Amino acid sequence: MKDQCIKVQQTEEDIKALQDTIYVIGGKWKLPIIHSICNGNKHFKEIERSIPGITTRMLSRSLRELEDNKLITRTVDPNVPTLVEYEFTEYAKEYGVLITEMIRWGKHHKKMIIGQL
Amino acid sequence: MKDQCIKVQQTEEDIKALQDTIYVIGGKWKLPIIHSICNGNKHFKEIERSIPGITTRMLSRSLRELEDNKLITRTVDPNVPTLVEYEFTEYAKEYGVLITEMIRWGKHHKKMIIGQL
DNA sequence: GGTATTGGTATCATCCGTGATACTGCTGAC
DNA sequence: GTCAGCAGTATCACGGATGATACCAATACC
Repeated sequence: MKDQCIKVQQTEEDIKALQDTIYVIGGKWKLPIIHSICNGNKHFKEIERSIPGITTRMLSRSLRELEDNKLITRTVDPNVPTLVEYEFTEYAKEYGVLITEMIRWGKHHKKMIIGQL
Repeated sequence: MKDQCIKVQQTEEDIKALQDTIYVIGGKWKLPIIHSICNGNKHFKEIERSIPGITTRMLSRSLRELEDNKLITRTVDPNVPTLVEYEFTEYAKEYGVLITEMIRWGKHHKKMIIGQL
């Protein structure tokens, strides 16, 4: 019976941990935002312009959530108070392994699904 | 500039792959269902009873989506047409690595966030 | 002073995922 | 025949995530 289980025997706690992980980068815009910052965009309008279809509202909300989760930092230039910089934290970079794995699986999965149709 | 990027330089295609991955196990019930089947439950009512709060509607929908994504198989017993078996595919087991990684990160993240408050 | 840019917030509308409830077709036991 | 169990489907309702639009404060340029 346990042989048919996927590798990890999951507990209730594991399920919650998984759902947390999904929550942190879930929703419609978090990943595009990560992508944008990843590509060198630092300022609010810069990021906004780089993501077609996003509204200021959703960008603002999503950035705050990413900040709450310590994946990015928000820094206001004390000299130019209308200038804000968003950057990845060192912590976010640890996330890289997982992101890589998710990308790999997603691509593999797509090929697999399409291939069988 | 690229140094501040998380490990992988993501393309638009990568973003889509990531979103696909999240979609496959996203939503409220997919993970609890995976957990349930993982623990040896095979039949609809069996799975339903093992997950507090789920409705037949959501279980039915989620199972179909998991089946569409080839993570589980649905087999009707030809002798007993009211008996259906849900099982993991070999393919789903490949997913184990990713699940493990996501659980690990989720737990680590929780500690990290709570620790800093 | 007027206009443009940055970095947002406030308010209302809409849509989609989910919940609640009822119902169906089939089988098997009594 | 009737009642219970299995494996669902159908219909309506709700709420939270998202979208649309307008607005605001601060700065900079002319």
